[in-house]
Amino acid sequence: MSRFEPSTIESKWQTAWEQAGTFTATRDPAKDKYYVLEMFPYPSGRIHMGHVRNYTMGDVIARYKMSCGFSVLHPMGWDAFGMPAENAAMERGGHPKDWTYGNIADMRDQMKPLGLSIDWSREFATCDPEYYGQQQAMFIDMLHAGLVYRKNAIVNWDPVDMTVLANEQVEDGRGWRSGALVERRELTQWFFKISDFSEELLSALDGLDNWPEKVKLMQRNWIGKSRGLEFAFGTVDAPEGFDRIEVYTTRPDTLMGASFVGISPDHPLAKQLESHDDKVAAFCAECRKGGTTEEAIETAEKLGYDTGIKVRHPFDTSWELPVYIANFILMDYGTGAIFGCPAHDQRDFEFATKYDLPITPVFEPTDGASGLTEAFVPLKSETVRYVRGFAGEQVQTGEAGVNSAIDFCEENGVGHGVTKFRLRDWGLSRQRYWGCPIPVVHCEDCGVVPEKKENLPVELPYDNGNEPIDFAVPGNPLDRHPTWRDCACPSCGKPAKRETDTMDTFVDSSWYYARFTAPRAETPTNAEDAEYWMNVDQYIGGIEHAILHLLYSRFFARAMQITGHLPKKAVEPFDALFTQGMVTHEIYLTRDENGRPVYHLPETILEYTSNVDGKKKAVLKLGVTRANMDPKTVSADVLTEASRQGLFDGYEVETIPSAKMSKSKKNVVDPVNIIQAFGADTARWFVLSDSPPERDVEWTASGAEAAYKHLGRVWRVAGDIATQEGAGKGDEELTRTVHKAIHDVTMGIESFGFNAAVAKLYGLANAIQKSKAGADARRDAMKVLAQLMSPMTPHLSEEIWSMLGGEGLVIDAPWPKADPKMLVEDTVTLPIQINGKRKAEISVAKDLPKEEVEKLALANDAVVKALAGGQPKKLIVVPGRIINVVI
RNA sequence: GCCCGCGUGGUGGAAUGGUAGACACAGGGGACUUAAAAUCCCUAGGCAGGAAUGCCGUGCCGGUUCGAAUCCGGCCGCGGGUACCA
Repeated sequence: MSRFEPSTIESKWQTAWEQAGTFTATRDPAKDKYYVLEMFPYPSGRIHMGHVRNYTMGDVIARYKMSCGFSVLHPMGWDAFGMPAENAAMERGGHPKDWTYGNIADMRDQMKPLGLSIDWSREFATCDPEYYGQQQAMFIDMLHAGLVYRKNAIVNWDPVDMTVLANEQVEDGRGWRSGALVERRELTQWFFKISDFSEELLSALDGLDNWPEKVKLMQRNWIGKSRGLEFAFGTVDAPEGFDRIEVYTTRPDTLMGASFVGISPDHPLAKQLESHDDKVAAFCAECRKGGTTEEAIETAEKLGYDTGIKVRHPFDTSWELPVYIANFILMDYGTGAIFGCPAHDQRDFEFATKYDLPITPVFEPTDGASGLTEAFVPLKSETVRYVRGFAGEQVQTGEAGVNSAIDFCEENGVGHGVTKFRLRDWGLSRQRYWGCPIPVVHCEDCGVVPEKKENLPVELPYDNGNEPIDFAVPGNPLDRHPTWRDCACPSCGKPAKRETDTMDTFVDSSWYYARFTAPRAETPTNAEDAEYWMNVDQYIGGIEHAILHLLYSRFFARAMQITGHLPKKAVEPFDALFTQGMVTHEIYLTRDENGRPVYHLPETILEYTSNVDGKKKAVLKLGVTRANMDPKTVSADVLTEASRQGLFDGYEVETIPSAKMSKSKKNVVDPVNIIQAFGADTARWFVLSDSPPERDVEWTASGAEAAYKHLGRVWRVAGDIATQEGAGKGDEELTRTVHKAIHDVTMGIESFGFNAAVAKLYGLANAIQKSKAGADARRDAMKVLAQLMSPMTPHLSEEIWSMLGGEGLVIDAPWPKADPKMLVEDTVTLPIQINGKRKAEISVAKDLPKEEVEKLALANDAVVKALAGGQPKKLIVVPGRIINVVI
């Protein structure tokens, strides 16, 4: 008998599927459809184990649904715009377009050997003009529908490179290339009006029954609906035009504990003061240092500046509060102004302590007074005693206190109750080259005018005339392109300038699922195809997309419905969501001359040395010694890295604990080596077998070989069975095992319990191998095993299926059904617990009455011994499960 | 900082209120072999014990329950997100 050779059988069956057109999705009205989608990858150039895991999971579902008779759509494409392409051009020269399409070709070549059931005829990249042109058309429709507008927004500004930085490019408040202290700067930017949909996006979460609760909870918190009071303080000694300061508070019940008013450094009053007062200007400049992230703002030291302006308390005009400019107040949320109640807010407490402001409790715990070493911040649902309340009962919950405070204030003409959302509008402008151009034109006479649809796509220029675009110069090359910006105004025809901002890449990924239903259509979507294929029945992706990508997609589907590009039923585009865990890996780094980290690929790590000073260390194996820099034996990337850093074999590197695999940290593992050594089925089997799919998995190289051995064993056992002939005595035990496996594996696949399903498949394979049943029974069992394994190890399964005389392709064979009669056991083993600890077990008929079970239990030796002649306090019998004797 | 998760043998993990450690990996022992590889069989949470068995045990502390890895509260550690990484 020949050896198990994955490379031979895998290419054979991939060809067979291709020739049969097995994975071509067709709109077949006679069949129910099933749309499986995995989040499409960014074309970094190399697939990694995370991709293998993600796409294998989707493939299991797709193949299983095909076997169940569905018309399946399982497409693949590329999230191809984004910063890494520009960074590559900056570092190594070349063009983002060439880099991206080259990477796509490489990654496609790496993915195809996996044998995924993908309809490659639908493939596209978001950087294809055919794709982003349709996106521009929708943008124009959305602009007309009032879903897009312009306003000022704050960006990270690198004052040395004179360019806008992404949050990722700000490290410890400094620009990643220049090292300059980053400032916050205002620019006019394009926005989607997602905030108009806050209520809708929130309430519609309740209908997403097949989404993980944690994702819905994260989105609820992100949207952040709150009810509060908006009112104005009258000012004293304020500049003209500022006789009132509007504030918003979610805790109006603490109004009698107010001790200061805080305004954002971007508040109109702060700006007014700044323009006349150097000290204020200096303070505001200080506040604007650092990055724009919420994290940077929230964790920065809380700073305040006393403006000298006072406000009058609305309930007591003789009570005056100071007005501070404070760095932690966001202009984007509420009114950009708050009142602080230090007794019941930890941040305000620290602020008041720092600036020596009064701390006046408004309420206390019902079981005694709280000390004032920190703010007393109970849950709103908790009952407290108000000592400085002004509305409602003295003892009430915080929530009741808030509601009565709002009612009281409205009745007394102090402000009004309002509902606000934390969700901000979606800023889509990017001052970058490698993105979808925003299709508008700036005309001196007509203002901002959308491009005519017949002029779409507004294509990115490849070069500056004949000169290559220089990406090494900071800033957006579109801004300094000699001719691209120049155009005719679509409205009046006079010379005008194109918008040079491109779109956030989240726009690209907010509708690709819809485009896959008709990827070559001359319009963004095709109504019939969208009607048939939408919604995505199963969407699979990483938990890191729980908020932004998934929320933006939900918004975009609504915007597409309003502009006529999607049917009403598709406003929630993803019926079911599964968030797989990430593949993580340790990170290896050395430091450059400035102490900045330089990361290294795991494949360049030779071994661990022992822990030194509590820090784990590893050494490099670059295949490079100082003497040997032979380009024939060392890959170009490694050589470049090695020579740039002066690294060589044995060089010691720092290791830091596992984190999400990311290209920038270089903690990525290359699956290509594994596929070459063991075959795709082994890689697929391995990524499914070892971890629950929703959990992160730390990649370790060991284990792939074990998967390979097991598949070889299955292949061998199948081969043995294929050569045997003649009926034997059917073995009921084997048949029962087979039906139990059908049931368990089917349930496992349906519930994303792939690792548990794999364990059951190990069990079935072991049972078949050890069974003494006749050849025919074992052949039938092995054919079922091939079917059950086929979503996971499709090539091996086809081979076995054909070896054993199965009809046609295993992928076309109907999924086996478990006979319910075969799943029922006649007798059950009941553990007997004494005081909750297992002490014995008895075997009883399945339907034995409870009283009989009790008798048997009490007659059990261990129970008799433990009772020592006494009576049990309690006897619990859970039929079919357990007996517990309480003594 | 804030929001959301996760934490079980040497390792990956199973069990989602009912026998903790299924199924594997690495390990140990054995069979086959001149030998090795491959394959097959046995063993395996910790401690004590020759064994039967007993005690301990799911990050830590406390609670609910006849019964908790599982539910609740508090803490510790790690990870994801934090609106310009995708």
